[in-house]
Amino acid sequence: MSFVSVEDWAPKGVAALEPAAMTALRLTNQSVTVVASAGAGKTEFLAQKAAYLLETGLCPAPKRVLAISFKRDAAKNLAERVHQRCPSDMARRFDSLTFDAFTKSLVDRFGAAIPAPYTPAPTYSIAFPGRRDWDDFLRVQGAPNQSGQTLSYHITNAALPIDQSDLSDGWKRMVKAYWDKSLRDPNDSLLAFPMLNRLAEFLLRENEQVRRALRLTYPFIFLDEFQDTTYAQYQLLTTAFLGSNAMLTAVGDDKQRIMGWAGAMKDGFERLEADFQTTEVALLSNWRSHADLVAIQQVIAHAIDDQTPVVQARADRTIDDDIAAIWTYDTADAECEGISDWVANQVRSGTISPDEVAILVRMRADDVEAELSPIFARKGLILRNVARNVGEIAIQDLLAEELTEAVLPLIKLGARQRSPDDWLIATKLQETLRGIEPEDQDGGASILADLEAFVLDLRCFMRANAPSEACCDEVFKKALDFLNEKVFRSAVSAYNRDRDYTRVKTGFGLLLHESSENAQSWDEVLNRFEGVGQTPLMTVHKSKGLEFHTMIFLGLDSQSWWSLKPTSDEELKSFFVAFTRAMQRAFFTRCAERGPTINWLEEMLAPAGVPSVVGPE
DNA sequence: TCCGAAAACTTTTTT
DNA sequence: AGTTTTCGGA
Repeated sequence: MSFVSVEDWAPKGVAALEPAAMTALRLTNQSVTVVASAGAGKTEFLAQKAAYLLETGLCPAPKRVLAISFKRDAAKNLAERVHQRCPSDMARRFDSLTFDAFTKSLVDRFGAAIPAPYTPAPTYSIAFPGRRDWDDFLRVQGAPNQSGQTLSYHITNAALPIDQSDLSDGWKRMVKAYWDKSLRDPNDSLLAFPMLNRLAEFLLRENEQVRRALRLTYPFIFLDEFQDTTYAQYQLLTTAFLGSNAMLTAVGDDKQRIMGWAGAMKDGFERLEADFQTTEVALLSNWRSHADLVAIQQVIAHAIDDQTPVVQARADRTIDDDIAAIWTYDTADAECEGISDWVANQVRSGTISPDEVAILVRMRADDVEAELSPIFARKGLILRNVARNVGEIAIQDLLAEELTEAVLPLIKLGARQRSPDDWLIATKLQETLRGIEPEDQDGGASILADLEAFVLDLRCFMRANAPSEACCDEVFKKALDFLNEKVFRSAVSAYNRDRDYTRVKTGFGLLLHESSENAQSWDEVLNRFEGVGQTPLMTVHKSKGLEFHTMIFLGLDSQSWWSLKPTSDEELKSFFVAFTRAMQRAFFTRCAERGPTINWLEEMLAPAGVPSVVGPE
């Protein structure tokens, strides 16, 4: 295997990385925190650094790079980008996992080495306890007046083993009882992810061999969205890697820390610097937004942190009209009418398509959907509440599910004449399911023959039958039969339990039904299923990491926004996250009916070029 | 069944 | 903080 020398290595697939990114990339003999503000090219930076480590031999086989993200799609995107940026035999040594997948893999591989009585049964299942479950447990324990939320907090934060000598503490006793209950019966052992985290931490702390093996495997650790790391996750990280030669690359932005209420560390970056002696490098480009938007972003960024460095805008402005404003209406009705009229006009004039503008809200997206959706419909627009449940799964989660990624390409092949991407996806999946290597000629030929036969049959059916609920069911069934449901389910570990699989399958069927309502063609059904041409609606939290041509934040008023605790600065950070989703334009709406204007915010934004106007135009 | 008080809830990820 | 749900007593 030939390596590229450190001096000769250059980024691939992009023109260049900014100097700060190159600096952070070449820091490989110490840990580094990379402050990456909105649109700084975080994923690209991490992918390039992975390529650098693998291609130069700084991370030689069999050593690997471990990347930890929070969300599945973030982990997946990063892995995909690394595969685009370096040879596949090297990209295979890049492990991109979510925090939970990482802890679960440790427990699953080395669970037997966890000291009693915390050794988990190999047959345990994952639990997703809700409020009710915690409360019920407390009631059974004879403590009906205690808060289940507090119990969940204590379980998440109590390191194992639970101190037996100190069971006079009521909460410790409850935590111990919960562990006992969860581990006692090997045939009915249910563990929640925070518990797997504690088990993994205990394992690494107690077992030197496992710890050493982990450290030998991973000399380089990437931490994505580090500002969202919880205290328990950080503890696992220090047990695993503090005092080793592992070099950390933590990427994040404190100005986008809006998960404090969910346990994100307040002082994460400081702790990391103290524990791992990290050097801080700030990325100084914004590839998402144009200069006029970035100038306004800087004003907000400065209000959050007055040490914020100046960021250079790298995107071009393509809009001549207003790019930022606060729109004021008298009533909530007028607000909804105004927004939908504006979007309809934009679409009619050909400025943007409906799916390029996103509606963001602070909370209760379902309520806003109920209010706004009918008005959108009257103007010929479709609002897509991405968090809305179809059955027991949210639309946006359903679209990222393995089932959807396997079935949808098959249905597309039936509905559309040319679809080489879908063909490739379907072929690759068959290779995986059948255990056939890409080089295997005979295997490849049989896949080709089967896939051609399937597509021919499906096309026949879809041409002969207009979209209807019954036909959707039939098409879905044909696709599942082709996949071989049994084989497919055993290939996806998350689908082992009936309940988990049914949740996804039912959701898919429901969204397909919905999409077929009054649809003129199968192509239209598929577009509706995927949200093509629909205006997305979501909370600010859900919008994290996404970007939109135009962003409209609905409800910038004291009632829906600033009513939360004024003690924390997370409101301003939420506002910053919303604003920085916009590539070209960011608008905020409010109405007098819902509460008074937020003076200090308007006073801060007005000089930056965000006027308060009475509705658009 | 009704009324007023108290409590819950808002923002979310995860195989 | 403000709105909605639940609960207990009558």
